Amino acid sequence: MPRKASSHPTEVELQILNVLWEQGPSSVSRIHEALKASRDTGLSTTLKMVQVMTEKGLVIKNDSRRPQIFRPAMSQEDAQTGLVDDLLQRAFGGSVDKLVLRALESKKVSESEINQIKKLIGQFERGTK
Amino acid sequence: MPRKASSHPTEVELQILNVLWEQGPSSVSRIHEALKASRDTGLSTTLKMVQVMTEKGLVIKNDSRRPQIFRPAMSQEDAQTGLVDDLLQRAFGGSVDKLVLRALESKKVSESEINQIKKLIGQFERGTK
DNA sequence: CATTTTTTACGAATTTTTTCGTTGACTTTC
DNA sequence: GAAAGTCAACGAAAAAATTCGTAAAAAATG
Repeated sequence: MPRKASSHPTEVELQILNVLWEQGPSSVSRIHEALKASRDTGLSTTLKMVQVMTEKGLVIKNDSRRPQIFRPAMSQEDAQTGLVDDLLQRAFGGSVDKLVLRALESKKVSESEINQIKKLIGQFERGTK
Repeated sequence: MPRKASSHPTEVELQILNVLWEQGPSSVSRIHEALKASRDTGLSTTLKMVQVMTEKGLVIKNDSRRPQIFRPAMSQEDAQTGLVDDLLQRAFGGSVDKLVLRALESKKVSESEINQIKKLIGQFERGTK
């Protein structure tokens, strides 16, 4: 029996997308170079992942030149929003404040981050009022 | 080649944990009842999932009475913190404020939630200063 | 242009996740 | 206690995720 099609990138897929968001459209070997820091897999594994992601529509292939160049099909912002939204529904019953609470707990949050968050809150108060 | 052991509950596992957190320790059939709203799978599937989760140590079985009763092995708080921390690393490079930004964007946030978050921020400012 | 290197395609193998059917054990009910 | 129903264990199966080897195709090098 089939699982429901997962609408989100998997772990490895997200790693590859992160590389593409950071360093821009890249060939497989350049992706592999960037990935070698965090994973110990061969080039053909990276290639296969990129091919799978192309089939899924997560990345887009430019075949006009010879080292084929791949770029993300979605922006980092959209992907992040989707992932947060998903987690919000799956684990927090949609409660944003619970999620923010756990986020603040989970890590040492710097003072500048606190200030940034306060600024965001201020913007949202004005925006939604 | 093996995937790295995922330290987090899968989608279905999280659904089952949510049931147990909400309605307390339950038999398989009671879990299945609660699950039927959101999924269309048979009782034996639910049973199998719970058995797998028992093997993984995600739930704990009480075998002393006959409808066996299962309870979560970890608190909802710890699971939520782990999931947020994981997402933070995987998709946000550890940047809490980016995550909060996306969380605020992703949903209509109620005024009471905004106030709750402001209170949290205040507590964190005093706590970490 | 022959050789070497890089790039790409293809298919297969492995693990995990998810699903279910069958069978036997245990409870409840009459 | 026997029939009927519920519960549990088991193994099998399919789909998805991840990995790699091999070998063909293309590009670069001398």
